[in-house]
Amino acid sequence: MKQDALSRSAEADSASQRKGAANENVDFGPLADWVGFHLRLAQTASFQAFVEEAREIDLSPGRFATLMLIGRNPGISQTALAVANGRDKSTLTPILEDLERRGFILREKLKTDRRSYQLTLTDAGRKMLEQLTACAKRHDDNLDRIIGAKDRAKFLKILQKITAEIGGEA
Amino acid sequence: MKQDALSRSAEADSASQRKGAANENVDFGPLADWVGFHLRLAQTASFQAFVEEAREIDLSPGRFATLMLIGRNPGISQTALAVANGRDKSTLTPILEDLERRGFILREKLKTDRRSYQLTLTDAGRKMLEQLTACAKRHDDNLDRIIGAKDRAKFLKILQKITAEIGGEA
DNA sequence: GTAAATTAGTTGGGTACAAAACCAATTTAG
DNA sequence: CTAAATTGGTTTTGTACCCAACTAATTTAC
Repeated sequence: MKQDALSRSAEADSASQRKGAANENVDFGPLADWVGFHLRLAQTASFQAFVEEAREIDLSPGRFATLMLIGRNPGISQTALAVANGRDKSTLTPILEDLERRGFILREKLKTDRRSYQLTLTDAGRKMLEQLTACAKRHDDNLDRIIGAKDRAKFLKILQKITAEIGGEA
Repeated sequence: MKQDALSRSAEADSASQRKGAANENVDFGPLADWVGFHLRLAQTASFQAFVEEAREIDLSPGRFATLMLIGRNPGISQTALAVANGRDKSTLTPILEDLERRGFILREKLKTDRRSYQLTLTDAGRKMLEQLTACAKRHDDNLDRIIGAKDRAKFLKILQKITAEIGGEA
């Protein structure tokens, strides 16, 4: 029981209603209508659920997108990976170190430009990616069920639009 | 023009693309269609934009929801606040310390239960909340413009549904 | 050809967060 | 009433992240 307290507030009820107990009675004010706030809550909840889903696998969910992107784009550089991933390149440094140490990826210096690494998956990496993909599929099916098939595409489109446009212009 | 690469994923002849290949050519594979991934990207982008919007104000955006919730629920306890906020109570400890030190909130021990604090805004806190509210309004208007007025309610509803249901059953 | 600018990646400093262990006040069992 | 359980909050530990400063390799300017 971590923050599923979020979802079921009635569970811990018993008699704890007294003062400022549950969020049932909390007034969210304008927050209740603000997209940014709910975007954060939904992202956090979804992330937590994925962690749960992937608990048996010994690889944190943050690694998943990284592994997938390397698998799909063999030879990609760390910088390109960081951009695609929406993270700072410095964030990837320790992650890639770890993935390499554990034998999931290879980092080879390019002959033609000895600054860059060329990232590729090892066989173990491909195997791990498969497991993670299965996990992610279950997780995403879950989300689909919640969102509903008919709204899914629209929802996704809006998320992408936000990502692309929110910082883009003035 | 940061990650509009997100939108197109299919043109993936990239592996051969030499090093400097930007994200334009990156193949996102199944990632391109997974809600969780885009939820993360959108949340990150939206958060970044809010930071930008609130740069002139000397209070980090994470404090905003906290301040709002206290303002709307005077006397709320730290635990209730944490739940409403979707954060662990331990996360709030330093935040509330900081807000108190800066004179935006009061933390008073309850007479009837000297374990709990009763949180309230000071005048300075109310003033700050007003400023932040204006910022958040601008930010949310931005999001509205991107989402489109007619899809906004639906979108919000889905976000809330995800938050409420993703961890709940299964 | 060397000096300056640019680029790929790492390091260091700092923030935000969660989980678990913990303390103190309060409630419940006996 | 005391002992145990529970509850509100804090501390400690560890992870993920960003940004700014840095190093090394490479490119551009002159």
